[in-house]
Amino acid sequence: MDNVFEVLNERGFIKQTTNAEQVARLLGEEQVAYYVGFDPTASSLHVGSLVPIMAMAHLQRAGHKPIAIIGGGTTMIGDPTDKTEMRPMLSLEQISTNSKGILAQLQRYLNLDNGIANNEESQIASKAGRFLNNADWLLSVNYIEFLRDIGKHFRVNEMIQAKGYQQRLDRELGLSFLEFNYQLLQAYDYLCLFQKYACRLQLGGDDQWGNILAGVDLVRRVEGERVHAVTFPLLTTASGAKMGKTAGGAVWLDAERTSPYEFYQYWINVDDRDVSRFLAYFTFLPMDEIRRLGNLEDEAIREAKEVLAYQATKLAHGKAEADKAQAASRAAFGGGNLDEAEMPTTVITSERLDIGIPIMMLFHEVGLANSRSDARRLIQQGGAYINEKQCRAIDMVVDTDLLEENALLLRAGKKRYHRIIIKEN
RNA sequence: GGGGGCAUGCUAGAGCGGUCAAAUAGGGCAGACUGUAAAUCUGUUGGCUAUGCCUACGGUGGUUCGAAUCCAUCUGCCCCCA
Repeated sequence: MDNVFEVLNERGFIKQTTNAEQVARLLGEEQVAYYVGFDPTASSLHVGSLVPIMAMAHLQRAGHKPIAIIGGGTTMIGDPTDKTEMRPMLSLEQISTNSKGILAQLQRYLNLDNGIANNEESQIASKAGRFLNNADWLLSVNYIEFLRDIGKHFRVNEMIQAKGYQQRLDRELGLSFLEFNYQLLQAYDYLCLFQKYACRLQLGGDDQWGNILAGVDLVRRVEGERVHAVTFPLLTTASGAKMGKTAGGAVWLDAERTSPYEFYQYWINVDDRDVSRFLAYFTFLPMDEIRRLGNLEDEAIREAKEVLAYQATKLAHGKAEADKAQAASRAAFGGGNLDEAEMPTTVITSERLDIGIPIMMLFHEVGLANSRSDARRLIQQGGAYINEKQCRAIDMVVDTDLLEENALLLRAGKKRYHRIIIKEN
């Protein structure tokens, strides 16, 4: 079998490494503890985080030990990397809540058996990966000791070369001292993980390269050991947009924020040019199969998109949800039976419908329009449908006459559906 | 500590006393075309009980018949000097 490093490389996960040969040899010869940091700024990860997650999963499948770090301590400061504004500082409670959500999501992809802030000695022997919060060691740091032991290894001249900082300095955006320290803290994380868990490899987005290298250097200076770094290419879609953004905002891994159906639809709707790359990143399908799918052209490429959507949804939400999403998607767009489809649904009492609901109000209420004015526009422009019939009259009142099998199917534009079910009372 | 500048809609960015719900671009939404793709074209893009009304140009208070536009003050950000 190929070395995991080769697997990752073939799938496009590798952008930069400290030393490709050494990393490959390390991964081929021993069981390596590796880590990736995640931001606890929200209670859910979004599809952008899937690149590191999938890379971790490949490594774990190859027998290496993942360590997922929640940047609880660093988030309390804010990360300047490639951001035009400071990140908000979060409270400990928020971070802890967010961490729980993130852990649950990571566990779908990885075997991480310990909980938050739980780094008992017994678990060091555990085969599963770990989930740690860097607040555990950062919060107790003593400023003077930190400066003496860690700070002395850093040169400001070098630090400000980092791209993220450079931008902030050049563009008059300003850089707070807090944020400037981020690099030291992240480097310190690596050192701690090396000392405690023999972590020898850090992975991260390519924008983190500078920070990761700072950690590699720090370990070398303090411990005299060679540790490694691998970065992932920063994913953008073929049209140049940041990965994982859609009309409605980010595509989350949390089913509460982005339903499995919407998640599935996100993948179905990717740009043709992104399909093979995404298959390599976001599924475990063998590369031969991916190449076959990637060679499909014109309409046939939808088959590849369907595979991508199904596989990605299955990983994130499980087989049952993926099946449902697929069925719903096929129903909505392939002429299948729409009533069977799983889609956002609102229950309305028959009483209300007897009176009649103005169409603008209805579209707004179920969320297909952001306001009544928005609904008005939608209707006027011919984007509103009830039971697949276009409705252009803004003064239309929806009542029981329109019911089909005790339900209504609303549609806004081409892709957004909403079902209304009537409840007797 | 001293001096100067900036703050506008989702974003960037015009406007500098009335004709401003505010140019322009990007983004979003809708329509046409299509393959639930891309590109292109068209329309639209604060809210509402809708030919009108309300809320908006960092906060507050003034000047004025009338302010995003002028003045004062507060807050935040930036630059230069020390």
